[in-house]
This record gives sequence, structure tokens and C-alpha cells, in this order.
Amino acid sequence: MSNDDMTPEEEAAKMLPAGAALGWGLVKPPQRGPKREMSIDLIVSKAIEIADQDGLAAVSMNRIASALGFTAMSLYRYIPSKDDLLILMQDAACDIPLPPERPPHEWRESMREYVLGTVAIFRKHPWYGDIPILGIPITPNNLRIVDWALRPLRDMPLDDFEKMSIVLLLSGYARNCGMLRRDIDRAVQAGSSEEAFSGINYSAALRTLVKPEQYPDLYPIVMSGVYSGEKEAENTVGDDLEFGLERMLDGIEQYLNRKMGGGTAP
Amino acid sequence: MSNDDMTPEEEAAKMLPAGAALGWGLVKPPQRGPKREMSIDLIVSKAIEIADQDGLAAVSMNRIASALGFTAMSLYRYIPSKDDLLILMQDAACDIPLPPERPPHEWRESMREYVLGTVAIFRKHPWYGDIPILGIPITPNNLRIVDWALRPLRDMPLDDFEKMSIVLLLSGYARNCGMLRRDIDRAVQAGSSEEAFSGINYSAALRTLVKPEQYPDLYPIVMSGVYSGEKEAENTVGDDLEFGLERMLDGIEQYLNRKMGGGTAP
DNA sequence: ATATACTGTTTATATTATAAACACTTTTAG
DNA sequence: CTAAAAGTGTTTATAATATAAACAGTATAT
Repeated sequence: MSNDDMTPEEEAAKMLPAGAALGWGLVKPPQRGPKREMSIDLIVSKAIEIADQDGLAAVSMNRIASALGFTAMSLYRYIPSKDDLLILMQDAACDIPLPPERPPHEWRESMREYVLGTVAIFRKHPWYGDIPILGIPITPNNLRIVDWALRPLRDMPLDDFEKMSIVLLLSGYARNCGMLRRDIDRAVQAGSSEEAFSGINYSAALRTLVKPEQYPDLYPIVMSGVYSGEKEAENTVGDDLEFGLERMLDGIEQYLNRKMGGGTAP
Repeated sequence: MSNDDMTPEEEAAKMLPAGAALGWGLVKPPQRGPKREMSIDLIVSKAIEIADQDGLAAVSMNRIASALGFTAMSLYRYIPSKDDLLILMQDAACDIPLPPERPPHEWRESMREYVLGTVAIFRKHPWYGDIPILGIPITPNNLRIVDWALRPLRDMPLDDFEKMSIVLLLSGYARNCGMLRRDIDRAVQAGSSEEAFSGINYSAALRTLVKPEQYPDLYPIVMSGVYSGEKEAENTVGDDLEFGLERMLDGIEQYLNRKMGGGTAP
């Protein structure tokens, strides 16, 4: 029972949530006993398959096990709890190929690529945003994404706090856009033959409920049909994602300019 | 059974989710039958009380009803489903006093006020961000918040699409910050005598797992203790919220300047 | 050779949200 | 004034859920 004969990794594993430790491959497979008929990867990929098809709510231990030809309880020989399974699913969804690095002066394009790439995860796995975030990323693939976001900042004159703040800004934006995009995809898929976006169903209702006295600034936007997404065709701004992203990049650029010794701007 | 003898509001109610219709007060109280011993407001405020204390997971129909001295099923005489109750809770949390309007030239301060105000909702009701967003806001108090966000844009030379894009940017940022702040508050409260932030518990583990070969850009930040929030004291950036917010406001300002007829910048 | 550690299964439990039927109460239509 | 109608809160019941505990069988280490 001595704690001394542990590798640093094994010690690290004890400090992490079980799901994260599994993700890092820090849980050694058992030596004795019957051969295992499943594997963690198999379970996780089946769970993802179910979630991709029927949503995260459809992912129950029973459903996964049945799909694999086993009983629900057998899964607990591999994964300590469902929460840990969710962590593993999340990390697996982050296992994507990263694009090749760009030269430093293309940092804006690099950041666009990062945001778009993150949004793509939400589109590929609509359930991704349904898994609650419990804290900072600590699983291997998730951290690779963070590393990706940091790449274009490498040679910029920023300290670690500034870099993390920018990553936080971009990743948060990517997450918001990802969930928005997912909502739209869902609505399109659900009522493909009827309405285009969740808001449109409510468009008529909002027009009667939103009064100019109580909602002076919202009122005209509801009336124009822009609020509910009804009038998306004539959108002057292009993709919703695009507009905000360019504003943020402009803001970052301005910060860099100021920091690099007061550019031409006052 | 004619549909013609309905007020426009009653017709609107039929197009909204039940929770939203209740929020708008579009469900008329019954005329016959015994006097009601509860009310929607009573149920919602008790649910919020429970959620504030023990988190959203603790809010069960049973718990609410018991706290009020009734049985779980009695709640269904007031609210059609738990999902509707969640919508009502969300809207109730948005029922906050708005600050007085500022003159147009103080638009940056107005937007700061809006973001800070939204974050305050997450701090006051840590469960607020746990309620999933199903689409655009359609409940009365929630829409008042949207109206608030639109205020400083009123007299700007922007069309409705541009305005909504900016609101989306700011509200998304506020939500991200709100959830971050909530995470920190939770961690502080949970391990107040031990660690300060969720990340710190994992700090040591990450130091052994994050290798420079696989995470070249993340590695130094993990090692410096900035990634896990360990070294928050010397933060050069101030509040995490602040930094990103100022970048976004700068980006918006630049857009306005460009739009207003090409300022001094190229 | 045998103890040990592990396998997948069966059985059981505590929580959920909520449907259905019940006896009772108030209002409304005749 | 009297039924019918509509609504009250309750009891009972149901289907899902995650997961704990005990089981018989199997592979490995000593």
C-alpha cells in the first residue's frame, strides 16, 4: 500500500475525474480475469452513434448496451458512471485533424479557421453542446483544441494572461455560434417542410405581444421580421457568425497595434 | 367551436409553448370549481428558492410541492409540465430593474452596463445557465432584456440585421462570462477552505500530462500556472470579463467609424 | 493447485415525470 | 332552485432512469 511505487502519470490520474483519467489512457487494463468482450472505445463510439442519430437524451446505459448486445450493467465494468461516459464522448468529438499551421502574419485567417473548425464540431455532433461544461478543459483532445487556438498567438507580444483571455473570447464565441447553428440545423430538420427556424413559428405571436410602449427598441425589429429570422434572405450582414467574428478580430488587432507601441491611431 | 371569438392575444397564446403563454399571462384563470390554494407565482418562486439553495437538479415536482405543503400532482393543475416551469423560472430571473437610459454618446458604458447586468443574473441565480436555451427569447421579461441591449443602438446608423448581430455578440459574451463566473463562485463556495478554482485541483495533474511535444503552445501556459487559474493574483488583464468586453467594444466602434463615412483609418 | 481478480448477468432499489381515476367544490345554464 | 359542467387537490399506478449487490463462471499469478 505504499504510494511511492507510482509513476507520475498514475498519481496524476488520481487527481482527475475518472472520465478524464480514462481519456488520458491512465487506467491500466486488468491483468487477470476473463477476456473483455468490449472496450471503452467501442462503448464510446456506440454512444456517439446513438447521440448523433437520436440526440443526447436517447443515450441511456440500456440503449448503448443493447445496441452492443450486452446488458446495461456490463458497461460499468468499463466506465464508472454515465457522467464519465459523457466526458469521454465530449473528448472523442474533439478528436479532429487540425489544419496545417499558417505563417504568423495570417493570424486573422488562423483564428477564423479555429472558430469555424470548432463550430464544425457542433454541426457534426449536435449533442456536443448539450454536455454541460464543468470546468476548464482537461481531456487530451479538448486540450489539443486549446493548443490550436493558442497557435496564432505564439509570437505575439502578449503575456499568458492576455493569451488566455483571447482564447476565452474566441472559444466562447465559437461555442455560441456552434449552438446557434445547431439550433438552426435542428429546426430545419424538424420542420423542413414547414418552417425554417424556431423563431418563425412565434413570429405572428410576437407581433401581437410586443408592444411599442414596453419594448420601444425591440418593437420595430419584431415588426420587420428580422427578430424571428423571418427575413433572413435580405440579411446585409452575411452569416451571423461572420459579423461578430470580424468585430472581435478588429478589436484584437487594435489591441495589438496599441500594444506594439502606439500605431497611427491615437 | 368557432375560432373567431378570440382576442389576438388568445390566438397568439396557442402558437407559443405553454410556458411562454403562461409567462405572458395569456392563460385565463378558471371560472368555476373550488378556489385555488396555490398560484403560478407561488410555485415558480418556491422553485427558484430551491434552485438558488440546492441547484437546479434539486428542483423536482415533489420537492416543490412538499415545500408548499401539497402533493406533486397538484402542481399540474397550474403548470402543464416541468419544462414549462423551467421557462417560467428563466423568465422570472430576468425580471430585474433596468438602469436609466444614458445619452447616446455614452453607448460604450451602456453596453458595459448591459453585459454586467446580465452577468449579475447568473450570479444571483447560479442555475440560470443550466436551463437549456431552446430558441430565441420569447418570454416577456427575457424580451425586456433584449430591448435593453438594443437601447444604445437606437440612433446608430445600423439596419436591423446589424443591430441584432451586435446584440447576439454581446448577449452571447454575457452568457459565457456569466457561466464562467458561476463556475468560479461554485468552486469558491465548494472548496472555500481548500482550493480557489476548479482548475487548481487539476493543476498538478496537467503539469505531468501536458507535454511540450503534443501541446507546444499550451505547455508554457500550463507550466506558468496561468491555465488553471493558479496565478490569478498577478493577472495583467484584470477581470477576464473586462478584457474581452473592451475588445468587442473596440471592434464595434471601428465598425461604426468605418460605416459613418470612412474615418481617419484606411 | 488454488487464491485472486475480473467477467457479464440477474435482481433489486430509489428517483424521476406524469397519466388516470377519485371525491369534493364552486359556478353557471335551465 | 337544480342539475350539469368545470375545476380542485389526492391517491394510485406506470414507465424510465442510473446504479448497487450478489452471482456463477474464467483467466492469471503464486
